[in-house]
Amino acid sequence: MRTMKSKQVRAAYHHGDLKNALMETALVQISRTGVRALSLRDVARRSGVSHTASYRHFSSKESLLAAIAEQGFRRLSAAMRAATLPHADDPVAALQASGVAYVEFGVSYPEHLSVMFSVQLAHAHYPGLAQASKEAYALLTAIVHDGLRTGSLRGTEERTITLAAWSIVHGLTQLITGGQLQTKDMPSMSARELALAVTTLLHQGIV
Amino acid sequence: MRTMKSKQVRAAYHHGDLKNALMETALVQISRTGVRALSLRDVARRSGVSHTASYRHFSSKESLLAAIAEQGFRRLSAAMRAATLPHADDPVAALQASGVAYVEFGVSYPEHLSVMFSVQLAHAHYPGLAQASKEAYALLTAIVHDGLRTGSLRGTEERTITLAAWSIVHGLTQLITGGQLQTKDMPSMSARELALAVTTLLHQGIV
DNA sequence: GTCAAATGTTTCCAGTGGAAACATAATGGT
DNA sequence: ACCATTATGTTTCCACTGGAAACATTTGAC
Repeated sequence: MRTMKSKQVRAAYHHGDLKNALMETALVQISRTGVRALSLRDVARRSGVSHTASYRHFSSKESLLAAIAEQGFRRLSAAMRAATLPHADDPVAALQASGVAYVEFGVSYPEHLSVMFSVQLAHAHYPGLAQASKEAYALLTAIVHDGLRTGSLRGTEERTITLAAWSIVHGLTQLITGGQLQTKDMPSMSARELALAVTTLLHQGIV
Repeated sequence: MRTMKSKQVRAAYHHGDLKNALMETALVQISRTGVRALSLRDVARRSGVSHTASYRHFSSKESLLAAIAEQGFRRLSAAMRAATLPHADDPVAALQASGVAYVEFGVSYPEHLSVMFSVQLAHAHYPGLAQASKEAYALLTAIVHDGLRTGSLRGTEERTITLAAWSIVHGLTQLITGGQLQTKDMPSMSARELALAVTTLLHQGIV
């Protein structure tokens, strides 16, 4: 009984999983007030901990953001992987599915997205982040590579095609989550529908 | 002689054009330290003025950023207009030219760009900003409209095509200026070359 | 010239990120 | 079972920030 106290009863001094708690609280606050207004002290306060406690887990505010960004890239990769799984034999379908997944991820986790890209997070200083971002990119490259190999995609430059595919879904996601489409006369389409429509245009061309 | 003092000799008390001076200083600082680290006090200091002086021209730090964003959209519109001028009779060429101009603008003025989109600038609170942003979008819409009318663009949904064109150049610009391409194995192409390559793919399709 | 409006300054406040020194809890070797 | 080491949190401090309020100076319209 007595020995369980620290684990069960409030864990007075040692939180138990403060690192994750801080990240989650930060995400909640980002979704409420935006990254710009995020305050370490506020996050700590809401986690029931002194503001300097976070320095045991993150060397700075930026490094907390980097951890969130890394987590975001990991989840993005997972989402893209899951989306392409059913289309292992059809690179074109896989490419579109991963693009749709990209957009849907961004719309579902705008806080992650804003941290992933808003921050001028010197990737050099955060190797984990750099690797996670590279991994997501590698997924796309692999699909394009496959499409070119099997002849279902045309064009010569693998990297250019990858960049085009990445750009169009990235741009669409940014425009949606940035609220840029609200003020325009955009049709009331879901993110998925917009993503499908736009990627279809890239596939088929518009000229 | 005496009366010219205030205009010629340092203008001790009244700066003369503090509003623009603050904006320019802010842009310089943003390019050095990023939007996130921008400090009003620092901007004021470098402009040789007390930090509260800016409140005579901007009601808050955010409103200074909104002014910069608005200026950015104005310049973006101007750049796009200039780029499309030579192609008044060829909507397809005009569309690509405006896309390339978009990317080149972003690469040339990354500080403006970061403010224009990074900020969750509630457009509702800044009507001038909202209008400037709408105007840039209207330029693209007009070109697409023209292309559909003359039959040089195909597809049914004008807004979807516009969104695709916007997304791909916006995304590419964000990826370039965000340094996202650095860590990948991207070819050492100029922004203009990347923009040309990517927009060409959208025009011709990749399937 | 005078006087109101525009523009800039001084002073103040609460809040912020981070460093340093201290306090407490968990753990592993004896 | 003990105790020293190591992880984890706290307290206190600092320089800095955005902004409000009250005050000072300049300018321009009449």
